[in-house]
Amino acid sequence: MDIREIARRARVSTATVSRAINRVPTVDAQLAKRVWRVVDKLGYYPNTQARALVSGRSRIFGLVVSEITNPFFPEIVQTFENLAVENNYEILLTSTVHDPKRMELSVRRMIERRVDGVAILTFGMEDSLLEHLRFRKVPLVFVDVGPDAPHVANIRIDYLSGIRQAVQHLAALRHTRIAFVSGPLQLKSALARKNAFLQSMAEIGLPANLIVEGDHSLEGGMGALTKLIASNCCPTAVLCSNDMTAIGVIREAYDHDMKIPADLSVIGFDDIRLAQFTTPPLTTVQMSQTELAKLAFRALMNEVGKVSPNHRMNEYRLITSLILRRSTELAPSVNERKKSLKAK
Amino acid sequence: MDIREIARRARVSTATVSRAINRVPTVDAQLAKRVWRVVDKLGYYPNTQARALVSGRSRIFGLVVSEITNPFFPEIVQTFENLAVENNYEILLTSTVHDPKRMELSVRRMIERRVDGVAILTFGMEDSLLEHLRFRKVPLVFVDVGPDAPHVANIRIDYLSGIRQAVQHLAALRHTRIAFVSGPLQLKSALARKNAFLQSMAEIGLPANLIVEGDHSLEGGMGALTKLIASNCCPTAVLCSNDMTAIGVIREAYDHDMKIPADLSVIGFDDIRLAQFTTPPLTTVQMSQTELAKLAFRALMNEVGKVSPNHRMNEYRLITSLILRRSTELAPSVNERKKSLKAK
DNA sequence: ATGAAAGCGCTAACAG
DNA sequence: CTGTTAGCGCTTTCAT
Repeated sequence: MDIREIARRARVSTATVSRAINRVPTVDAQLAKRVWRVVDKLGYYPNTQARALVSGRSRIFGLVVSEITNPFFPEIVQTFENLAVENNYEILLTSTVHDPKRMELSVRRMIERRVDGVAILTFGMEDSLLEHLRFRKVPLVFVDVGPDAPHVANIRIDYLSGIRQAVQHLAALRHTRIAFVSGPLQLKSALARKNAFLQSMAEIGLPANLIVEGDHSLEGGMGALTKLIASNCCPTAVLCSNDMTAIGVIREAYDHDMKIPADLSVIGFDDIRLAQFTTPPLTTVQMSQTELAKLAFRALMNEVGKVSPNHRMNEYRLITSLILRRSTELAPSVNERKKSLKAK
Repeated sequence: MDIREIARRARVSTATVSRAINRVPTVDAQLAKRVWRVVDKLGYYPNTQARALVSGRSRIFGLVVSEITNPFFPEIVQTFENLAVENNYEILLTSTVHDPKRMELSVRRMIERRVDGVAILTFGMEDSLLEHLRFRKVPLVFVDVGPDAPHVANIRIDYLSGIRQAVQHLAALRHTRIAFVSGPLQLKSALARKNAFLQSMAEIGLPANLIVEGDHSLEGGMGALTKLIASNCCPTAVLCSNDMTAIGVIREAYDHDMKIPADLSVIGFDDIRLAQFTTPPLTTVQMSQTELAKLAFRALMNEVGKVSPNHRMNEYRLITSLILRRSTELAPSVNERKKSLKAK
């Protein structure tokens, strides 16, 4: 069943069917109605492939993530899909699973399907691969790491705002021995978080000497706390480079019979959904995944509709900010003093 | 840049280019080499839309899930994608988000993009919608609920095997007051789990009188335990219809100062990734998401390659089985007796 | 306002 | 073994 069949049955030309379906206003209301009746009766759905072929636009956006199973991404994918549906787009989701072969395939798949734009939300893509996309003038949107070039937009994350809030929150609770568990430091995003921590501590004159490198995984968080405990300069609070790390810290603390937050305050980063469900619920720096997805989608839409490549306003900004939950409390010493005060 | 450009530069016809690219064996090795050289030099990628148009096969499989943010699904999506990549397929992921409008759109999107098959892993799709797909003879694969029809495959989950193991495990640990927190009972999959529990309890002559209806959410699990505690016939163990429920139970127990597993043994169902990361790690009935994804993909591939619609062997079976972790222990009374014995 | 016809990039029959 | 050509289903000039 194709457009010709509809045309025949509605006794009009295929051009008219096409116009009716695409709601071209100049088409006669009578005819349009006739066409639609047939379309509905036969349950006709236009062939998107054919449309794409002639129009040169696939109405597909690529979305590259590290792994869908990383809890950071599902929310993003969902939001992206919601927006796609609203705008009559589909999304071509590829995950790199940290495998260079898959990254290459990812790019290849994008090009073969002729996507109208790609959001790259994974860290550490080879520049040479992206060259293929840039060469074809495929609109691109990055997080943090994008080059300053035509057709590419960038979402800049303001790590400092949220991390500063976190540090000051801890300081206000009288914590002075505040540790930081970083992510893998070759990641720009992990490095930026660490630097934000350093700066925030410096601003309020606290020493930032309890720093452990983690790997953004739960296991990494567990290992980090172990190291911290072994080092014997026990922190009373620990700020983590992401939520999974924080969850690992909480888990390890549990195994050491340390109470969170009574014995140790913990703050995460990202605010993945799961952070609400830990015991206790995790205080964390939110980097809104839905906001990020929205910005990415908007950036792509903007670029697609563009006529002249007026190269500006392709920088977007995402603020981070502290979400207070239950994993932070007054520093232990202060807390005990307060309690004994009450006891009297 | 298109196939003609390649043809021109390699001084052959487009047909030869097409053959070379598709590795048709009859093409002369010399020419093929010449073609590939040009292809590689220009970075030419065939246009999938055009291919799909002429071949009638889109090389896209639809994948319908409830919500990507439901922790049950990411693993499935990832496995499905891995298989898709291996087989030169793409996946069109749609989520219904429990919204009838979105379900309808989901089907429409599948048809418009002319998918070669659809895996429906969401519960409670309108039959009338699926009619559209069946009408077009789009191969379909369901979990549990599929009709017995041509082009339709079904993955039957053997809920009993795993749930029986769970019940017997609990019984072996001397639990007698075993509660069950069900899912929403209008869901076939939830009902099946409850029935499996009933049967398993009956088999070993234990009364199954502590049953609460939950909703497969963390909050539901919390509420369920609250009810159970209020009911005053405190269970020593609780089996949950899914892992999120179990996590809610654990959380609620924590708030009541009940220790898991010392005071209460908890078993989940599904074995989502998260189950390994709760405190304590959750003993649960595994319904392997990767296995499920593999079966679904294979079912679709099978149907696609099929010539005659030989209507048989489109039933697949998925076994469930108990994974022991740390959330179960001897029933409290027995446990204490054992401890005091040791003390002597 | 409507229709005829060209053509999007590719594959597959058919001819040579 | 290779080339010529028709056509996949649709949109879009260009006439009318």
